[in-house]
Amino acid sequence: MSGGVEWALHCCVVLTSVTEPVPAARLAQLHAVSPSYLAKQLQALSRAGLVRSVQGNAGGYVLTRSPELITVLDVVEAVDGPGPAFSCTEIRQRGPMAAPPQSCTVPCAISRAMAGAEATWRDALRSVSVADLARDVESDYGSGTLAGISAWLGTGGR
Amino acid sequence: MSGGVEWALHCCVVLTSVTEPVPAARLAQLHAVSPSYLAKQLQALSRAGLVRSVQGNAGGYVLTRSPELITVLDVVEAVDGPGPAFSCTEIRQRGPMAAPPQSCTVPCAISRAMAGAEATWRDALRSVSVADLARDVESDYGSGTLAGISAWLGTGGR
DNA sequence: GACAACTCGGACATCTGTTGTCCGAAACAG
DNA sequence: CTGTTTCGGACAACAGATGTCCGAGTTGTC
Ligand code: SF4
Ligand code: SF4
Repeated sequence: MSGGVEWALHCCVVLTSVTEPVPAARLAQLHAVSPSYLAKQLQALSRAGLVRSVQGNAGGYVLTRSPELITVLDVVEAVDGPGPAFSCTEIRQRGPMAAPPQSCTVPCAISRAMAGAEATWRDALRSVSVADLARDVESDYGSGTLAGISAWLGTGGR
Repeated sequence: MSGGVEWALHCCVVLTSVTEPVPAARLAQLHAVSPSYLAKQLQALSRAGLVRSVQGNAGGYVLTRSPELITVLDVVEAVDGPGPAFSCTEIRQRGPMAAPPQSCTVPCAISRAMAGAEATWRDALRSVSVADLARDVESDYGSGTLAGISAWLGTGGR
């Protein structure tokens, strides 16, 4: 799993509390990570249509829709790739005891089990929205946390 | 995800139908894969205690317990590593707006969501045993499939 | 009991994917 | 119109996974 998912999720949570575009460099120095690499993750989010990029002076990134409508699964798929983690090689069709091709119309038992497990994983991630995460953060660290971060982002807090 | 998990699962399913030890090389030529690499996966299974290795002439691998008691999760953890796929970097404690350490006694919302999703994934894999896979294979390709493979393994089917 | 053959086990290269970095193109503000 | 700021994709460095190899140990046989 790509470790950059954590950064992207943090950025999305932070972006819920701002209305002005925020540059990638500011977000990077907010949690002390490599600015260039975070930019790459944000580009992935932009390609997926989760955030809108505004170029030029006073530009940056903004969410395209309400945080309630952005699920964690969307972010994970955008950064880590939409393909399933377990890819079948179809080794049942190889070797001396290979299964005849006409018997391979449906995925085999192993592939089905893996696909089912990943489906539950996706459902669990889909049931959590970025707004839920923001709410939990507020309840964990106090109600002023998000507003404080927003203010720090707005002002030239260097 | 390590692609070798597929090979290991196939080997476990095949091993359900034999009572004599089977060498790694035979399993490798059964589904036409690299013998040395499959040996590595089997070593991982042996280290995890899922299969027992018998050395010397007429040696090989055998299951240590009933297939009903071996879950898919066991195989996955043995081959792919037991650690969670998503590892938290604790970036909330870095940067100018870092959360104070006394507030970080519990995992944050993001980490909790990911951990919950992985827990469901593990439960789904834990609920499927190798015996279930073998049963499904029999029902998919006919009742004689497993016996045929067992015979091919026993005889010097080259 | 000695021998020989066969097996596993871990140590050694290689290769793709992730991590990290950089500079040019485009756009907004003034 | 110009300067500055920003994004976007193209370019290296590293790591883990993939693939391979030979030695230690065991078993069966003579
Ligand atoms: S048995 Fe399942 S996992 Fe294995 S090759 Fe066939 S479809 Fe793929
Ligand atoms: S917010 Fe969660 S995922 Fe991010 S650093 Fe803190 S514990 Fe880790």
